[in-house]
Amino acid sequence: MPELPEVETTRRGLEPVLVGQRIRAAIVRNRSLRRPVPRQLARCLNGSTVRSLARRGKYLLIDCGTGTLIVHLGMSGRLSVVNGATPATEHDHFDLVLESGTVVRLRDPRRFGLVLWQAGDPLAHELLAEIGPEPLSREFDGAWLHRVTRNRSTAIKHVLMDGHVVAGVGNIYANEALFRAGIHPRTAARRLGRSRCGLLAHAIRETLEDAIRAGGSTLRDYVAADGRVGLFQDQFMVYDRAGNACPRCATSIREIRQGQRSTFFCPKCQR
DNA sequence: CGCCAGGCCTGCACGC
DNA sequence: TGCGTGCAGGCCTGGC
Repeated sequence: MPELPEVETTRRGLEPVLVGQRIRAAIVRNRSLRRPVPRQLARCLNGSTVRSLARRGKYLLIDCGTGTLIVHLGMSGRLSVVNGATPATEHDHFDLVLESGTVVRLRDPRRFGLVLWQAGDPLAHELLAEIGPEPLSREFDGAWLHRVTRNRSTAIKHVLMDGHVVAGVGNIYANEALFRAGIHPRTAARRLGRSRCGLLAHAIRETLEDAIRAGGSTLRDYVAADGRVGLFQDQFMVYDRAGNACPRCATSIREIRQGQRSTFFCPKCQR
């Protein structure tokens, strides 16, 4: 489900609920996520106060003073704010119970998500240490994209989905950004010159900013922490629009497979 | 029934 | 020998 805009929307929704709140308990109902949820989690969290809520790529970082709770939503994960009396249903694997009685609940049917604990610097965690620059930061620009693609013959779409190149871009936003930049998804990354790398970096940033403004994209199960659905799917130019008219030139949008993932593009606008 | 889905790690065969 | 690369597979459930 969630790519950077959905995780960022979740972060913004949870921030006012969590920051400054004491944690009364952590309830783990099912520890078999992509990695086992640590056994000592309740002990780590108990009595600590949430200091801040940050995001790195698709990871949420909940700073609890004594350490950081790292949450990843995988494909089908969702964090929502519920009343303490709300009964947990199937796939509600994890609860953060606040002193006020409010509960932040993780639901994840497919269990590709993660709940981890990092005592020290969360960015030093092995899963986060090698992630590329944040696409909305100044660090990420055409020059960076140009530099890291020089000896990569892989298709550019594949490269954009590589978290070591840029953080947080998944299948939807890779497709949408390539359309905005007018670049064919199968273009060998090393064949993009400086100016097209600049265009692409700009397109990635704009696409993500627009999506965040729309509250992310809701395909089936994504909702923000407050239960609101995202609206960016109504602005998709190419994603999941095979056979429909390109919004720019009316040519029929095509769908191909790249590394077991669906790619959508306009054969006329993207070269 | 088979196939597909927003992620991402691992392992393998291959070519330079 | 050692790499980057391009795949396939695995982890899961649910919907069509």
